[in-house]
Amino acid sequence: MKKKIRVRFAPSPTGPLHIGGLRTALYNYLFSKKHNGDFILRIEDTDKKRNIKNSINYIIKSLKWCNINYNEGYKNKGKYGPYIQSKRINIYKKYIKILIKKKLAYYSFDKKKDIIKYKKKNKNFIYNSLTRKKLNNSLVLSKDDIINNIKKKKYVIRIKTPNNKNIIFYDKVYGKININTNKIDDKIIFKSNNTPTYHFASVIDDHLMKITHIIRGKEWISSTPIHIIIYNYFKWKIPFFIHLPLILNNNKKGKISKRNINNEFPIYPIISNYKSIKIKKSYEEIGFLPDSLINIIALLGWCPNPRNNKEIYNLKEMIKLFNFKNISKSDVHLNYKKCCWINKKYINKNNKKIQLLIYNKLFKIVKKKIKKYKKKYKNIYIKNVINITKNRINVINDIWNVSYYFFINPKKIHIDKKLIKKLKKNYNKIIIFLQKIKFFFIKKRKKKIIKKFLKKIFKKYKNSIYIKTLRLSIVGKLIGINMLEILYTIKKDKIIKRINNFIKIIK
RNA sequence: AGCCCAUUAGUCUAUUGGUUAGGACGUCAGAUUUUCAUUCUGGAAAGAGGGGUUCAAUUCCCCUAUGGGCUACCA
Repeated sequence: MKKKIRVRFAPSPTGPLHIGGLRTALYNYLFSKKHNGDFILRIEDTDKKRNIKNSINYIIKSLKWCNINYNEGYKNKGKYGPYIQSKRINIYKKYIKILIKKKLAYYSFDKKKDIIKYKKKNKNFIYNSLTRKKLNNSLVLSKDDIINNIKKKKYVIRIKTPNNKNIIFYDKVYGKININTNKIDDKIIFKSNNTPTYHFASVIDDHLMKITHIIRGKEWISSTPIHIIIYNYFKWKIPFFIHLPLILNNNKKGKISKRNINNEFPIYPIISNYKSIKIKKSYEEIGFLPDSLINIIALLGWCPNPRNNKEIYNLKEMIKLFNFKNISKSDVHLNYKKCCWINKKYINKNNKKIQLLIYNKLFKIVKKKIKKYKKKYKNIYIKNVINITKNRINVINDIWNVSYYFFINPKKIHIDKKLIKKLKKNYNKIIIFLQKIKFFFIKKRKKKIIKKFLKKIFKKYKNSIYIKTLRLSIVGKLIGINMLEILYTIKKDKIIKRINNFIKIIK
Protein backbone atom coordinates (compact mmCIF):
# COMPACT_ATOMS: atom_id res chain seq x y z
CA MET A 1 0.00 0.00 0.00
CA LYS A 2 1.07 3.52 -0.74
CA LYS A 3 1.81 5.80 2.15
CA LYS A 4 -0.70 8.56 2.62
CA ILE A 5 0.60 11.87 1.41
CA ARG A 6 0.92 14.46 4.12
CA VAL A 7 2.11 18.02 3.60
CA ARG A 8 2.26 21.06 5.79
CA PHE A 9 2.25 24.79 5.61
CA ALA A 10 4.38 26.07 8.47
CA PRO A 11 4.41 29.84 8.72
CA SER A 12 5.98 31.69 11.59
CA PRO A 13 3.78 34.37 13.09
CA THR A 14 6.25 37.19 12.56
CA GLY A 15 3.81 39.33 10.63
CA PRO A 16 1.03 39.18 8.10
CA LEU A 17 0.98 36.47 5.47
CA HIS A 18 1.94 37.74 2.02
CA ILE A 19 1.34 36.32 -1.43
CA GLY A 20 4.58 34.35 -1.37
CA GLY A 21 3.48 32.43 1.69
CA LEU A 22 -0.01 32.19 0.33
CA ARG A 23 1.29 30.55 -2.82
CA THR A 24 3.31 28.06 -0.80
CA ALA A 25 0.14 27.22 1.12
CA LEU A 26 -1.78 26.93 -2.14
CA TYR A 27 0.66 24.50 -3.72
CA ASN A 28 0.67 22.40 -0.57
CA TYR A 29 -3.10 22.42 -0.66
CA LEU A 30 -3.33 21.53 -4.35
CA PHE A 31 -0.86 18.69 -4.00
CA SER A 32 -2.59 17.21 -0.95
CA LYS A 33 -6.02 17.45 -2.56
CA LYS A 34 -4.81 15.89 -5.75
CA HIS A 35 -3.62 12.81 -3.89
CA ASN A 36 -6.32 12.70 -1.24
CA GLY A 37 -3.68 13.50 1.33
CA ASP A 38 -3.60 15.58 4.47
CA PHE A 39 -2.81 19.25 4.61
CA ILE A 40 -1.54 20.44 7.95
CA LEU A 41 -1.14 23.93 9.36
CA ARG A 42 1.68 24.21 11.85
CA ILE A 43 2.68 27.42 13.57
CA GLU A 44 6.43 27.89 13.99
CA ASP A 45 6.76 30.40 16.77
CA THR A 46 10.09 29.42 18.26
CA ASP A 47 11.43 32.95 18.05
CA LYS A 48 9.58 34.76 20.79
CA LYS A 49 11.12 38.12 20.03
CA ARG A 50 9.87 38.21 16.49
CA ASN A 51 6.35 37.00 17.18
CA ILE A 52 3.79 39.62 16.34
CA LYS A 53 0.44 39.68 18.01
CA ASN A 54 -2.46 38.48 15.91
CA SER A 55 -0.39 37.27 13.00
CA ILE A 56 -1.70 33.77 13.56
CA ASN A 57 -5.24 35.05 13.28
CA TYR A 58 -4.33 36.98 10.17
CA ILE A 59 -2.74 33.92 8.59
CA ILE A 60 -5.75 31.76 9.31
CA LYS A 61 -8.17 34.40 8.07
CA SER A 62 -6.19 34.86 4.89
CA LEU A 63 -6.22 31.15 4.13
CA LYS A 64 -9.90 30.98 4.85
CA TRP A 65 -10.64 33.95 2.60
CA CYS A 66 -8.86 32.15 -0.22
CA ASN A 67 -10.68 28.88 0.43
CA ILE A 68 -7.43 27.11 1.23
CA ASN A 69 -8.65 24.77 3.93
CA TYR A 70 -6.37 22.65 6.05
CA ASN A 71 -7.80 19.48 7.44
CA GLU A 72 -5.41 19.11 10.34
CA GLY A 73 -3.40 21.46 12.47
CA TYR A 74 -3.58 24.56 14.58
CA LYS A 75 -7.05 25.09 16.05
CA ASN A 76 -8.16 22.01 14.18
CA LYS A 77 -8.34 18.37 15.13
CA GLY A 78 -5.46 16.02 14.59
CA LYS A 79 -3.55 13.14 16.10
CA TYR A 80 -0.15 14.77 16.02
CA GLY A 81 -0.69 17.94 18.00
CA PRO A 82 -0.04 20.34 19.47
CA TYR A 83 0.47 22.14 16.19
CA ILE A 84 2.18 25.18 17.61
CA GLN A 85 5.84 24.81 18.37
CA SER A 86 5.89 26.82 21.58
CA LYS A 87 3.80 24.05 23.11
CA ARG A 88 6.14 21.30 21.94
CA ILE A 89 9.32 22.39 23.68
CA ASN A 90 9.45 19.26 25.82
CA ILE A 91 9.37 17.11 22.73
CA TYR A 92 12.37 18.92 21.28
CA LYS A 93 14.22 18.62 24.57
CA LYS A 94 13.71 14.89 24.52
CA TYR A 95 15.19 14.57 21.06
CA ILE A 96 18.10 16.91 21.63
CA LYS A 97 19.19 14.74 24.53
CA ILE A 98 19.42 11.78 22.22
CA LEU A 99 21.71 13.61 19.85
CA ILE A 100 23.95 14.78 22.65
CA LYS A 101 24.19 11.29 24.08
CA LYS A 102 25.27 10.01 20.70
CA LYS A 103 27.71 12.91 20.45
CA LEU A 104 26.08 14.08 17.23
CA ALA A 105 25.36 17.40 18.84
CA TYR A 106 27.44 19.28 21.37
CA TYR A 107 27.46 22.15 23.80
CA SER A 108 29.12 25.30 22.62
CA PHE A 109 30.25 27.80 25.25
CA ASP A 110 31.75 30.32 22.87
CA LYS A 111 30.69 33.87 23.44
CA LYS A 112 28.84 35.61 20.67
CA LYS A 113 31.46 38.35 20.69
CA ASP A 114 34.26 35.89 20.04
CA ILE A 115 32.54 34.38 17.04
CA ILE A 116 31.92 37.82 15.61
CA LYS A 117 35.64 38.48 16.07
CA TYR A 118 36.58 35.36 14.16
CA LYS A 119 34.26 36.35 11.37
CA LYS A 120 35.76 39.80 11.21
CA LYS A 121 39.23 38.36 10.97
CA ASN A 122 38.25 35.85 8.36
CA LYS A 123 35.15 36.55 6.32
CA ASN A 124 34.76 32.91 5.49
CA PHE A 125 34.99 31.66 9.03
CA ILE A 126 32.79 28.63 9.52
CA TYR A 127 32.09 26.85 12.78
CA ASN A 128 32.45 23.22 11.76
CA SER A 129 34.79 20.25 11.62
CA LEU A 130 37.60 22.43 10.32
CA THR A 131 37.52 24.86 13.24
CA ARG A 132 35.61 23.41 16.14
CA LYS A 133 38.60 21.76 17.75
CA LYS A 134 40.13 25.14 18.47
CA LEU A 135 36.94 26.54 19.95
CA ASN A 136 35.25 26.38 23.28
CA ASN A 137 32.87 23.44 23.26
CA SER A 138 32.10 20.08 24.77
CA LEU A 139 34.03 18.23 22.09
CA VAL A 140 37.23 19.84 23.34
CA LEU A 141 36.81 20.35 27.06
CA SER A 142 37.22 17.79 29.80
CA LYS A 143 34.22 16.19 31.44
CA ASP A 144 34.57 18.28 34.57
CA ASP A 145 34.87 21.47 32.62
CA ILE A 146 31.81 20.64 30.65
CA ILE A 147 29.73 19.96 33.73
CA ASN A 148 31.01 23.14 35.31
CA ASN A 149 30.31 25.23 32.24
CA ILE A 150 26.82 23.86 31.86
CA LYS A 151 26.09 24.90 35.41
CA LYS A 152 27.67 28.32 35.27
CA LYS A 153 27.77 29.51 31.71
CA LYS A 154 25.32 30.17 28.96
CA TYR A 155 25.55 27.67 26.18
CA VAL A 156 23.97 26.68 22.91
CA ILE A 157 23.77 23.28 21.30
CA ARG A 158 25.19 22.83 17.84
CA ILE A 159 24.76 20.02 15.39
CA LYS A 160 27.99 18.22 14.57
CA THR A 161 28.27 18.23 10.81
CA PRO A 162 30.44 15.58 9.21
CA ASN A 163 33.80 16.44 7.71
CA ASN A 164 34.05 16.91 3.95
CA LYS A 165 30.98 15.04 2.99
CA ASN A 166 28.79 15.83 0.03
CA ILE A 167 25.17 16.06 1.01
CA ILE A 168 23.18 15.28 -2.10
CA PHE A 169 19.44 15.53 -2.45
CA TYR A 170 17.07 15.47 -5.36
CA ASP A 171 14.66 18.34 -5.33
CA LYS A 172 11.47 17.72 -7.26
CA VAL A 173 11.78 21.12 -8.89
CA TYR A 174 15.49 21.90 -8.96
CA GLY A 175 16.85 18.42 -9.44
CA LYS A 176 20.14 17.28 -8.00
CA ILE A 177 21.69 19.57 -5.44
CA ASN A 178 25.06 18.90 -3.91
CA ILE A 179 26.53 20.82 -1.00
CA ASN A 180 29.76 19.98 0.80
CA THR A 181 29.63 19.95 4.59
CA ASN A 182 32.88 21.88 4.84
CA LYS A 183 30.97 24.87 3.49
CA ILE A 184 28.29 24.85 6.16
CA ASP A 185 28.23 25.69 9.84
CA ASP A 186 27.57 23.44 12.78
CA LYS A 187 24.26 25.22 13.07
CA ILE A 188 22.85 26.11 16.45
CA ILE A 189 19.87 23.87 16.98
CA PHE A 190 19.14 24.78 20.58
CA LYS A 191 19.42 28.33 21.83
CA SER A 192 20.73 29.44 25.19
CA ASN A 193 17.18 30.08 26.35
CA ASN A 194 16.58 26.37 26.03
CA THR A 195 14.36 26.51 22.98
CA PRO A 196 15.06 24.96 19.59
CA THR A 197 15.83 26.87 16.42
CA TYR A 198 13.80 26.44 13.28
CA HIS A 199 16.09 23.83 11.79
CA PHE A 200 15.71 21.41 14.66
CA ALA A 201 12.06 21.98 15.51
CA SER A 202 10.84 21.68 11.95
CA VAL A 203 12.70 18.44 11.30
CA ILE A 204 11.41 16.88 14.51
CA ASP A 205 7.88 18.01 13.75
CA ASP A 206 7.94 16.95 10.14
CA HIS A 207 9.02 13.51 11.20
CA LEU A 208 6.58 13.15 14.09
CA MET A 209 3.75 14.51 12.00
CA LYS A 210 4.63 12.04 9.25
CA ILE A 211 5.13 14.68 6.60
CA THR A 212 5.97 13.05 3.27
CA HIS A 213 6.62 16.09 1.08
CA ILE A 214 8.13 19.36 2.15
CA ILE A 215 6.95 22.13 -0.13
CA ARG A 216 8.50 25.47 0.74
CA GLY A 217 10.23 28.52 -0.65
CA LYS A 218 13.57 28.32 -2.41
CA GLU A 219 15.30 30.26 0.36
CA TRP A 220 15.45 26.97 2.27
CA ILE A 221 17.61 25.14 -0.23
CA SER A 222 20.80 26.22 1.48
CA SER A 223 19.72 24.89 4.84
CA THR A 224 18.32 21.64 3.56
CA PRO A 225 21.65 19.81 4.10
CA ILE A 226 21.43 20.61 7.81
CA HIS A 227 17.95 19.16 7.89
CA ILE A 228 19.10 16.07 6.06
CA ILE A 229 21.95 15.59 8.51
CA ILE A 230 19.46 15.67 11.38
CA TYR A 231 17.24 13.13 9.64
CA ASN A 232 20.24 10.91 9.12
CA TYR A 233 21.37 11.17 12.73
CA PHE A 234 18.01 9.92 13.88
CA LYS A 235 17.95 7.37 11.06
CA TRP A 236 14.62 8.74 9.95
CA LYS A 237 13.24 8.54 6.47
CA ILE A 238 13.96 11.70 4.54
CA PRO A 239 10.88 13.28 2.95
CA PHE A 240 10.75 14.63 -0.57
CA PHE A 241 11.81 18.23 -0.99
CA ILE A 242 10.04 20.61 -3.31
CA HIS A 243 11.45 24.12 -3.36
CA LEU A 244 9.55 26.93 -5.00
CA PRO A 245 10.91 29.90 -6.96
CA LEU A 246 10.47 33.22 -5.19
CA ILE A 247 8.20 36.08 -6.07
CA LEU A 248 10.41 39.12 -6.44
CA ASN A 249 9.72 42.77 -5.89
CA ASN A 250 9.16 44.67 -9.11
CA ASN A 251 10.88 47.80 -7.85
CA LYS A 252 14.29 46.25 -7.67
CA LYS A 253 14.40 45.54 -11.38
CA GLY A 254 16.74 48.11 -12.88
CA LYS A 255 15.23 48.92 -16.23
CA ILE A 256 11.66 49.49 -15.31
CA SER A 257 12.07 50.59 -11.72
CA LYS A 258 11.52 54.28 -12.27
CA ARG A 259 8.18 53.74 -13.87
CA ASN A 260 7.13 51.09 -11.43
CA ILE A 261 7.82 52.86 -8.18
CA ASN A 262 4.38 54.36 -7.99
CA ASN A 263 2.77 51.25 -9.32
CA GLU A 264 3.77 49.03 -6.46
CA PHE A 265 1.51 46.02 -6.34
CA PRO A 266 -0.16 44.78 -3.19
CA ILE A 267 1.44 41.83 -1.44
CA TYR A 268 -1.08 41.05 1.27
CA PRO A 269 -4.30 39.17 0.59
CA ILE A 270 -6.76 40.69 3.02
CA ILE A 271 -7.57 43.72 5.13
CA SER A 272 -6.46 43.63 8.72
CA ASN A 273 -8.41 44.96 11.66
CA TYR A 274 -5.63 44.31 14.10
CA LYS A 275 -3.75 47.19 15.62
CA SER A 276 -0.48 45.30 15.53
CA ILE A 277 -0.84 44.62 11.82
CA LYS A 278 -1.24 47.62 9.60
CA ILE A 279 -1.71 46.97 5.91
CA LYS A 280 -1.95 49.83 3.50
CA LYS A 281 -3.01 47.91 0.46
CA SER A 282 -4.43 44.44 0.26
CA TYR A 283 -6.02 42.58 -2.60
CA GLU A 284 -9.28 42.43 -0.72
CA GLU A 285 -9.20 46.12 0.02
CA ILE A 286 -8.58 47.05 -3.58
CA GLY A 287 -11.40 44.83 -4.68
CA PHE A 288 -9.91 41.59 -5.88
CA LEU A 289 -11.92 38.42 -5.51
CA PRO A 290 -10.42 35.48 -3.63
CA ASP A 291 -10.90 33.12 -6.54
CA SER A 292 -9.08 35.42 -8.88
CA LEU A 293 -6.24 36.01 -6.41
CA ILE A 294 -5.77 32.26 -6.18
CA ASN A 295 -5.78 32.03 -9.94
CA ILE A 296 -3.20 34.81 -10.20
CA ILE A 297 -0.89 33.33 -7.59
CA ALA A 298 -1.16 29.78 -8.87
CA LEU A 299 0.17 30.79 -12.26
CA LEU A 300 3.21 32.53 -10.79
CA GLY A 301 5.80 29.90 -11.41
CA TRP A 302 3.46 27.08 -12.30
CA CYS A 303 2.18 26.25 -15.73
CA PRO A 304 -0.70 23.79 -15.84
CA ASN A 305 -0.24 21.01 -18.31
CA PRO A 306 -1.93 20.72 -20.74
CA ARG A 307 -2.21 24.49 -20.92
CA ASN A 308 -4.50 24.83 -23.93
CA ASN A 309 -3.85 28.56 -23.85
CA LYS A 310 -6.05 28.89 -20.80
CA GLU A 311 -5.51 31.59 -18.21
CA ILE A 312 -8.51 31.12 -15.98
CA TYR A 313 -8.56 28.11 -13.69
CA ASN A 314 -10.77 27.32 -10.74
CA LEU A 315 -9.57 25.33 -7.74
CA LYS A 316 -10.92 22.04 -9.02
CA GLU A 317 -9.11 22.39 -12.32
CA MET A 318 -5.91 23.36 -10.55
CA ILE A 319 -6.09 20.33 -8.30
CA LYS A 320 -6.55 18.10 -11.31
CA LEU A 321 -3.62 19.56 -13.21
CA PHE A 322 -1.18 20.23 -10.38
CA ASN A 323 2.21 18.67 -10.84
CA PHE A 324 5.70 19.55 -9.59
CA LYS A 325 7.09 18.94 -13.05
CA ASN A 326 5.47 22.11 -14.30
CA ILE A 327 6.88 24.40 -11.65
CA SER A 328 9.49 26.71 -13.06
CA LYS A 329 12.90 27.28 -11.57
CA SER A 330 13.37 30.96 -12.05
CA ASP A 331 12.04 33.65 -9.76
CA VAL A 332 9.00 35.58 -10.88
CA HIS A 333 7.62 39.09 -10.91
CA LEU A 334 4.01 40.01 -10.69
CA ASN A 335 2.33 41.90 -13.50
CA TYR A 336 -0.30 44.07 -11.88
CA LYS A 337 -2.19 44.76 -15.08
CA LYS A 338 -2.55 41.08 -15.72
CA CYS A 339 -3.88 40.67 -12.20
CA CYS A 340 -6.54 43.23 -13.02
CA TRP A 341 -7.34 41.49 -16.27
CA ILE A 342 -7.83 38.16 -14.51
CA ASN A 343 -9.92 39.79 -11.79
CA LYS A 344 -12.14 41.35 -14.41
CA LYS A 345 -12.84 37.95 -15.88
CA TYR A 346 -13.98 36.78 -12.46
CA ILE A 347 -16.11 39.84 -11.79
CA ASN A 348 -17.91 39.23 -15.05
CA LYS A 349 -18.74 35.68 -14.04
CA ASN A 350 -21.95 37.12 -12.73
CA ASN A 351 -22.64 35.19 -9.58
CA LYS A 352 -24.66 36.38 -6.64
CA LYS A 353 -21.79 36.59 -4.20
CA ILE A 354 -19.86 38.91 -6.46
CA GLN A 355 -22.93 41.04 -7.06
CA LEU A 356 -23.42 41.38 -3.34
CA LEU A 357 -19.81 42.43 -2.84
CA ILE A 358 -20.15 45.11 -5.47
CA TYR A 359 -23.45 46.21 -4.03
CA ASN A 360 -22.01 46.55 -0.54
CA LYS A 361 -19.13 48.57 -1.84
CA LEU A 362 -21.24 50.96 -3.84
CA PHE A 363 -23.78 51.26 -1.05
CA LYS A 364 -21.04 52.23 1.40
CA ILE A 365 -19.77 54.94 -0.88
CA VAL A 366 -23.23 56.29 -1.62
CA LYS A 367 -23.91 56.38 2.10
CA LYS A 368 -20.76 58.37 2.66
CA LYS A 369 -21.13 60.84 -0.17
CA ILE A 370 -24.81 61.59 -0.23
CA LYS A 371 -27.01 63.03 2.48
CA LYS A 372 -30.41 61.42 2.89
CA TYR A 373 -29.34 58.69 0.53
CA LYS A 374 -32.13 56.45 1.76
CA LYS A 375 -34.81 58.81 0.52
CA LYS A 376 -33.04 59.47 -2.73
CA TYR A 377 -31.95 56.02 -3.82
CA LYS A 378 -33.76 52.77 -3.32
CA ASN A 379 -31.92 49.47 -3.31
CA ILE A 380 -33.33 48.61 -6.68
CA TYR A 381 -31.85 51.75 -8.17
CA ILE A 382 -28.38 50.90 -6.88
CA LYS A 383 -28.69 47.33 -8.11
CA ASN A 384 -29.80 48.56 -11.48
CA VAL A 385 -26.83 50.91 -11.73
CA ILE A 386 -24.49 48.05 -10.90
CA ASN A 387 -26.05 45.85 -13.53
CA ILE A 388 -25.45 48.32 -16.30
CA THR A 389 -21.97 49.44 -15.24
CA LYS A 390 -20.21 46.50 -13.68
CA ASN A 391 -18.88 44.97 -16.85
CA ARG A 392 -16.38 47.82 -17.08
CA ILE A 393 -14.62 47.49 -13.73
CA ASN A 394 -11.36 45.69 -13.06
CA VAL A 395 -11.63 45.64 -9.30
CA ILE A 396 -14.65 46.14 -7.10
CA ASN A 397 -13.45 49.50 -5.89
CA ASP A 398 -13.73 50.86 -9.42
CA ILE A 399 -17.49 50.75 -9.21
CA TRP A 400 -17.87 54.36 -8.07
CA ASN A 401 -15.64 55.64 -10.83
CA VAL A 402 -17.89 54.16 -13.48
CA SER A 403 -21.19 54.95 -11.83
CA TYR A 404 -20.85 58.20 -9.91
CA TYR A 405 -22.89 60.16 -12.43
CA PHE A 406 -25.95 58.16 -11.49
CA PHE A 407 -25.76 59.70 -8.05
CA ILE A 408 -24.11 63.09 -8.19
CA ASN A 409 -23.97 65.93 -10.70
CA PRO A 410 -20.76 66.27 -12.66
CA LYS A 411 -18.49 68.73 -10.89
CA LYS A 412 -16.66 69.80 -14.00
CA ILE A 413 -17.53 69.66 -17.66
CA HIS A 414 -14.53 68.59 -19.68
CA ILE A 415 -14.70 70.25 -23.08
CA ASP A 416 -11.62 70.13 -25.28
CA LYS A 417 -10.72 72.60 -28.04
CA LYS A 418 -12.01 70.48 -30.89
CA LEU A 419 -15.37 70.16 -29.25
CA ILE A 420 -15.62 73.88 -28.60
CA LYS A 421 -15.23 74.54 -32.30
CA LYS A 422 -17.91 72.04 -33.17
CA LEU A 423 -20.17 73.41 -30.49
CA LYS A 424 -19.85 76.90 -31.86
CA LYS A 425 -20.55 75.79 -35.38
CA ASN A 426 -23.70 73.89 -34.53
CA TYR A 427 -24.73 75.91 -31.53
CA ASN A 428 -28.37 76.52 -32.47
CA LYS A 429 -29.06 72.99 -33.55
CA ILE A 430 -27.52 71.60 -30.41
CA ILE A 431 -29.60 73.83 -28.20
CA ILE A 432 -32.73 72.71 -30.01
CA PHE A 433 -31.77 69.09 -29.52
CA LEU A 434 -31.08 69.52 -25.82
CA GLN A 435 -34.30 71.46 -25.30
CA LYS A 436 -36.28 68.75 -27.02
CA ILE A 437 -34.97 66.14 -24.67
CA LYS A 438 -35.43 68.39 -21.68
CA PHE A 439 -39.02 69.21 -22.45
CA PHE A 440 -39.81 65.63 -23.03
CA PHE A 441 -38.60 64.81 -19.55
CA ILE A 442 -40.51 67.68 -17.99
CA LYS A 443 -43.83 66.11 -18.93
CA LYS A 444 -44.89 63.06 -16.98
CA ARG A 445 -44.69 59.97 -19.08
CA LYS A 446 -44.36 56.24 -18.67
CA LYS A 447 -41.03 54.53 -19.12
CA LYS A 448 -42.08 52.73 -22.27
CA ILE A 449 -42.98 55.96 -23.97
CA ILE A 450 -39.74 57.57 -22.89
CA LYS A 451 -37.80 54.73 -24.43
CA LYS A 452 -39.64 54.98 -27.70
CA PHE A 453 -39.17 58.72 -27.90
CA LEU A 454 -35.49 58.60 -27.11
CA LYS A 455 -34.81 55.96 -29.69
CA LYS A 456 -36.59 58.02 -32.31
CA ILE A 457 -34.79 61.20 -31.47
CA PHE A 458 -31.41 59.44 -31.36
CA LYS A 459 -32.04 58.18 -34.86
CA LYS A 460 -32.92 61.62 -36.04
CA TYR A 461 -29.81 63.22 -34.57
CA LYS A 462 -27.29 60.80 -35.91
CA ASN A 463 -24.37 63.19 -35.94
CA SER A 464 -22.20 62.34 -32.96
CA ILE A 465 -21.91 65.96 -31.82
CA TYR A 466 -25.45 65.91 -30.43
CA ILE A 467 -25.05 62.88 -28.30
CA LYS A 468 -21.61 63.95 -27.24
CA THR A 469 -22.93 67.21 -25.90
CA LEU A 470 -25.80 65.43 -24.24
CA ARG A 471 -23.29 63.11 -22.62
CA LEU A 472 -21.21 66.04 -21.49
CA SER A 473 -24.20 67.63 -19.86
CA ILE A 474 -25.17 64.50 -17.96
CA VAL A 475 -21.83 62.84 -17.24
CA GLY A 476 -19.34 65.70 -17.55
CA LYS A 477 -16.99 63.58 -19.64
CA LEU A 478 -17.08 61.80 -22.96
CA ILE A 479 -16.82 58.51 -21.15
CA GLY A 480 -19.52 56.23 -19.94
CA ILE A 481 -22.05 53.58 -20.75
CA ASN A 482 -24.63 53.72 -23.50
CA MET A 483 -26.36 57.11 -23.47
CA LEU A 484 -29.84 55.67 -23.80
CA GLU A 485 -29.25 53.47 -20.78
CA ILE A 486 -28.15 56.50 -18.80
CA LEU A 487 -31.25 58.44 -19.66
CA TYR A 488 -33.51 55.53 -18.78
CA THR A 489 -31.97 55.24 -15.37
CA ILE A 490 -31.23 58.68 -14.00
CA LYS A 491 -34.17 60.52 -12.48
CA LYS A 492 -35.98 63.05 -14.64
CA ASP A 493 -35.47 66.12 -12.54
CA LYS A 494 -31.75 65.49 -12.45
CA ILE A 495 -31.56 65.21 -16.19
CA ILE A 496 -33.43 68.45 -16.58
CA LYS A 497 -31.20 70.21 -14.07
CA ARG A 498 -28.02 69.00 -15.70
CA ILE A 499 -29.15 70.01 -19.18
CA ASN A 500 -30.09 73.45 -17.95
CA ASN A 501 -26.74 73.81 -16.30
CA PHE A 502 -24.96 72.79 -19.43
CA ILE A 503 -26.85 75.23 -21.60
CA LYS A 504 -25.83 78.01 -19.22
CA ILE A 505 -22.22 76.96 -19.42
CA ILE A 506 -21.97 76.88 -23.20
CA LYS A 507 -23.59 80.28 -23.66
C1' A B 1 34.05 37.23 0.26
C1' G B 2 32.27 32.00 0.14
C1' C B 3 28.40 28.40 -1.16
C1' C B 4 23.85 27.23 -3.84
C1' C B 5 20.27 28.39 -7.71
C1' A B 6 18.47 30.73 -12.01
C1' U B 7 18.64 33.43 -17.07
C1' U B 8 13.23 32.61 -23.79
C1' A B 9 9.94 39.83 -25.77
C1' G B 10 8.38 44.95 -20.53
C1' U B 11 5.93 40.66 -17.41
C1' C B 12 4.13 35.34 -16.83
C1' U B 13 5.36 31.32 -19.62
C1' A B 14 5.22 26.81 -23.92
C1' U B 15 8.07 23.72 -27.01
C1' U B 16 12.38 21.53 -29.22
C1' G B 17 19.37 18.76 -30.75
C1' G B 18 16.74 20.43 -37.15
C1' U B 19 10.23 24.99 -35.62
C1' U B 20 8.30 30.76 -39.77
C1' A B 21 10.57 29.75 -31.35
C1' G B 22 3.86 29.10 -29.67
C1' G B 23 0.40 31.46 -26.07
C1' A B 24 -1.37 35.18 -22.25
C1' C B 25 -1.06 40.29 -20.09
C1' G B 26 0.75 44.86 -21.75
C1' U B 27 1.82 47.83 -26.12
C1' C B 28 0.71 49.74 -31.28
C1' A B 29 -2.87 49.86 -35.52
C1' G B 30 -7.68 48.79 -37.55
C1' A B 31 -13.04 47.19 -37.15
C1' U B 32 -17.40 47.38 -33.92
C1' U B 33 -19.65 50.82 -30.19
C1' U B 34 -22.95 57.91 -31.42
C1' U B 35 -18.25 58.24 -26.63
C1' C B 36 -15.49 55.04 -23.16
C1' A B 37 -15.13 49.93 -21.91
C1' U B 38 -16.08 45.17 -24.05
C1' U B 39 -15.51 42.09 -28.36
C1' C B 40 -13.01 40.98 -32.98
C1' U B 41 -8.80 41.37 -36.61
C1' G B 42 -3.81 42.50 -37.38
C1' G B 43 1.37 44.39 -36.16
C1' A B 44 5.94 45.19 -33.41
C1' A B 45 8.55 42.55 -29.71
C1' A B 46 12.60 37.06 -27.03
C1' G B 47 16.62 32.50 -26.53
C1' A B 48 22.23 37.47 -21.54
C1' G B 49 27.37 37.41 -23.87
C1' G B 50 31.60 34.41 -25.35
C1' G B 51 33.70 29.75 -26.20
C1' G B 52 33.24 24.51 -27.14
C1' U B 53 30.64 19.30 -28.51
C1' U B 54 27.70 18.38 -33.14
C1' C B 55 26.39 17.97 -40.03
C1' A B 56 23.03 21.04 -36.89
C1' A B 57 22.55 24.20 -30.35
C1' U B 58 17.83 28.38 -27.61
C1' U B 59 18.13 23.19 -26.00
C1' C B 60 24.22 19.52 -23.93
C1' C B 61 29.22 21.25 -21.58
C1' C B 62 32.59 25.34 -19.89
C1' C B 63 33.66 30.53 -18.82
C1' U B 64 31.89 35.51 -18.01
C1' A B 65 27.91 38.77 -16.92
C1' U B 66 23.40 39.70 -14.59
C1' G B 67 19.60 38.50 -11.05
C1' G B 68 18.26 35.89 -6.57
C1' G B 69 18.84 32.98 -2.06
C1' C B 70 21.88 31.43 2.14
C1' U B 71 26.23 32.33 5.06
C1' A B 72 21.75 34.98 12.65
C1' C B 73 21.07 32.10 19.79
C1' C B 74 15.41 34.77 12.36
C1' A B 75 12.29 31.78 10.13
